[in-house]
Amino acid sequence: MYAKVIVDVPAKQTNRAFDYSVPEALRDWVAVGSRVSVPFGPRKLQGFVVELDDRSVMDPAKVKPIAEILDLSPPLTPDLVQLAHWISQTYLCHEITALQAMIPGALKAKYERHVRVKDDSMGQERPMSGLSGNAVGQHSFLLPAQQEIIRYVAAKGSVEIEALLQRFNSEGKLIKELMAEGYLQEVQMVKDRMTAKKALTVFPPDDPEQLRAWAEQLPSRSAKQKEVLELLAERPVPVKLTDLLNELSISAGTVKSLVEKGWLELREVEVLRDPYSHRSFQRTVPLSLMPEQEQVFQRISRPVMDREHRVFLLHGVTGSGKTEVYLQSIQTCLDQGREAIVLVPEISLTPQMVERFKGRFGDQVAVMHSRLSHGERYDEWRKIMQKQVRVVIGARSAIFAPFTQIGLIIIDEEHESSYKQEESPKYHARDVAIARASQHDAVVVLGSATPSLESMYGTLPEYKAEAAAREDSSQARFRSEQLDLFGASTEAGHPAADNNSQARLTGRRVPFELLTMHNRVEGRPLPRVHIIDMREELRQGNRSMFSRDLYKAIEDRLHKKEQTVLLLNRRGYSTFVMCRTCGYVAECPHCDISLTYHQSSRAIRCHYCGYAERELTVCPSCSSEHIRHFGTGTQRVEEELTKLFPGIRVIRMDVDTTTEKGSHEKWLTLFRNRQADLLLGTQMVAKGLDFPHVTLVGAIAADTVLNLPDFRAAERTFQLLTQVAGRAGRHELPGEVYVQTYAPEHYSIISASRHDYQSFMEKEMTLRKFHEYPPFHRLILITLSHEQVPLLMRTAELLASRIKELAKELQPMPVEVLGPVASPISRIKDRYRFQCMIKYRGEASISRLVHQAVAGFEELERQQKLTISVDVDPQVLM
DNA sequence: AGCACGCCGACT
DNA sequence: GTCGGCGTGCTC
Repeated sequence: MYAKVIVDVPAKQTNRAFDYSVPEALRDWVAVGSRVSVPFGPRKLQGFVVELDDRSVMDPAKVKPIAEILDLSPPLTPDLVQLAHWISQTYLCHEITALQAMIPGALKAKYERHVRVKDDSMGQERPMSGLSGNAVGQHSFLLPAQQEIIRYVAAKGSVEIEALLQRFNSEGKLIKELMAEGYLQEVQMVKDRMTAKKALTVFPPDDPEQLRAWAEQLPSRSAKQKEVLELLAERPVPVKLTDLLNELSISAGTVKSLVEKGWLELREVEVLRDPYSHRSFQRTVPLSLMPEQEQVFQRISRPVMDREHRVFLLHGVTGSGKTEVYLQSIQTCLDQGREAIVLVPEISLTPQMVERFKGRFGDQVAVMHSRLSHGERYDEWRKIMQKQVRVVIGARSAIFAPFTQIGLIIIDEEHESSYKQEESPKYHARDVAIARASQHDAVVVLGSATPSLESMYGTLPEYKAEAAAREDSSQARFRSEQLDLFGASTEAGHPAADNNSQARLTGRRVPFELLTMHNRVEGRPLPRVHIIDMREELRQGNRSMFSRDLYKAIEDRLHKKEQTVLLLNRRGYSTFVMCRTCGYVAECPHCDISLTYHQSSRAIRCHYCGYAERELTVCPSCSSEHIRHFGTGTQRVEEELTKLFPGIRVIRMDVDTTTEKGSHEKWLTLFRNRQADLLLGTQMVAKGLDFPHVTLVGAIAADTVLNLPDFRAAERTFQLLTQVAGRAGRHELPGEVYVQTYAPEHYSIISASRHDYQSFMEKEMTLRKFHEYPPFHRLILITLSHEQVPLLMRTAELLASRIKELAKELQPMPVEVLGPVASPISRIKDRYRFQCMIKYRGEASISRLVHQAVAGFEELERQQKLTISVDVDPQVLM
C-alpha cells in the first residue's frame, strides 16, 4: 500500500504529493487525513496523507516508508482534505498551508533535533552504547572535554541540540567533531506542541463488593478511608482525584494510603478542558415564532430534511429574531442526526451569544474563538473529533470543524469583513462554507441586516442567467483546473480518496435564495434617525465635535438616567499632528503614514507598526511652538465629554482599552449593569450588543469610512450606520439615533437613516456595475513589498507583463491588468509597497493564471526577501 | 525550507 | 594549488 503525502514545506517545489509506502504495522492506521512523520531528504517532516493507493505510481526504488503516525485517528476528514485542495487552488496558496489551517495550532508540528550517543551495533571499535568508564577510557584520543560531553549525553539518553550547545557553549566545535566522527548521532523528532491535559484519577477494583469487605477490615480510626471505600462501592466508576477530595472533604493522604494498600488504583487520565465548565447555562426552550420567522424557518428546514444543498440569504432587519430562526433550524438538523456549524464574527462571539446556544443545546455545543488558550481550543476541537458535540459555534476557522455529517451551516452577519483571513490561506469563510456545504449536501444560511453586495448578487436574475449559461463549460473547465497549479505533478490533483463519499467539489455555485424578515419581534419600531449636517453647525458657529442636537440629546439621557452609545471610527486622540508655522506633519519614520497623538501616554504613535515617540512641543523642522492636533479620536471625545458633562461616567472601548484578555467583556458588563452612562467606542461597539437601557446612539463622524479610497466605502458606511442604529431602543424604551456628517446628501447615509436597505442596494449595484467593480467584475490584488524601490518596481513591472502575457492566451476573455502603482500606504515597517490589480469577469481560471505568474517569482522572493501577496477579492464564485 | 553539489575569487 | 562564496536543484 502506498500513500500520497503533502509535506510540511510551504514552497513551490514541494507543493505536490510525495509517495510513501505504508509499513505493514501501520496499515490499519494510515488513512486519508492522517498526520504522519515521513523521511524527507536528510530529515523527518510532518505530512498529511491525501490519498491511498494500492500500487505505486512512481519509481518504487525511490519510495521510503512512512516513519510514524502522529495521531490515533486522522485529524482531518477526507472531505477536508479535498477542501484544502480547493482552497489552495482558489486562494492561491500552498496546499500544506491550507491543510495546516484546518487543525488546531496545538497539533502544529514542532521539530526537535536531538543528539544521542551512537549505538553502533556492529561497531566494536566504538562500543559507546553501554558507556562505562572503561569504554570511554578506550578512546584516549578524545579530549577530556569531549569525553565529558559524551558522558553527559549518554546519561541523559538524548539531548536537544540547542540545549547541549547551551550547556557546553564554548565547545560547539568539539560537539560538531563528535557528530562528524560518528560518536554522537543526530535524531529528528516530530512532536506536537500540545499534549492533552491529564488528571489523576482514582480507579476502584472491578468488584465493588470487595470494597465493602475491605471497609469492614479498617480500624475505626480510619473513618475517612472507610468513607472513600463506601462511596466507591456505591458508585464503582473512575473518579477524578480532585473531585473525590472535594466531595468528601478529605486530603490526598487518605486516598494515598488506600492506594498503597493496593485497594485502589491511581492513574493519569486525559481530560478535556472546558472553558465554560464553571458557568451554568439556563436551559431555554424554543420560542414560538412570528409568522414571518415561521415562514423563513420552513423554507430553511425543508431542504435540511431533504438533504439538499441550498444557499439562503436571510435579510432580516436588526431585532427581527434571526437567532431564534437559527436555533430552531439547527434543531431540525440535529433531529436528522446531522451536525451544524455556526459562524459569527469574532467580535460578536460574546458570552451572550454563547449563552443562547449553550442554553438551547447544552453540552452538545463546542465553542471556538481566538480568546481561548491553545489548550482550550485543542480540547474543544477534540470534542468534535470524538463526536461529543454536534454543534460548533465559532469564528472563521470553525468552518473547518472535523464533522462528518454536516447538515446546516449558518453564517451570521455574513457581510462582516472579518470572515476574510488576512494571512495565507487568504480564504473567505463564506465561500469556503458554501464549498463545504456542497460536499455534504448541506444547507447554508447567510444572515444579515445588511447583506453584502456579493451575496445579494447571488440572488439576482443576472447571476442565475450567468450561472446557467456557464453551467456546461464551467463543469468541464473546473475539472481541468484541478490539475496541479505548477504543472509539477502529472496526476489530476487528488480527487480526495474515497469515491463513495458524497464529497465532490464542483466549484459550481447554486443561485442564492433570498429570505426576508421586515418586522421586528414584538413590533418594536426602528429608531428614528436624524442626520445632522456638520457644515451647517460650523456656519452657526459651533466648532465643537458635538452638534447642538446631539449635545442636548446626551444631556437629556443623563437626566433620564438612560444610556447612550457613541461611535467614532478612530482611536487615539487626534488624527495627525501639524506645525501651524511651517506645515510640518509628524510622520512615522518606518511607514508612509502620519502619527496619531495619544493623550494617555503623551506620545505620538503609528497605528501600523506601533512606533512611538514623545509628544511634540516644539516643531522639529522650524522650532515653532505652534503645534496643533487635528482630527478627532476616541480619546479626545472622552476628554471633551468629561469637560462638557461633569460627572458623566464614560466607558471608552477601542483597541487601546481592550487588548487585555477579558477586558472587552468586563467593559460591556459594567455598561450593562448601568455603572456607566455612556459607551464610547470604535466599530466594536456597533455590533451585536443589546442593552435595554440604551435609548440614544450617536455617530460622531459618519463619513470617516466614506472617505477611504475603497470602492466598498459606501457599503461599509451603510452597514456601520445601520448596525449602530440597531443598538438603540431594542426593548421597551424607544430609541433615537443622531448621525453627524459632512456629507448629509450621500445615498449611503440617507438610506441608512431611513432603514432602507433596498434602495441603498439598488443604487450601489448600479454604481458597481457602471464602474466595473465587484460583484460584477472580479478583482485580484497583488501587493509586492521590499526594502528597495528599484528592485520592487522592476519586479512589479515584470510580474504585470508576465500576467498580461499569460492572459493573452485566454483571449477573447477580458482581463485587465492595472498598474503596477504604489500602494495607498506606500511603506509599512520600512518596506515599500507596490500593487497590481487584476480585473476580469466571471472566470475562475484567472486566479490560476495569476498564481502561475506569481509562482515564477518565488525564487526571487526567497533570495531578495521580497514578498508578493495575492488577495482574491471576496466574491461570489461560480 | 534545508542541504548537497558545483563552479569562480583571496589566501595558507 | 586550496577554502569558501552562494547559485541551482532535489527531496518520495
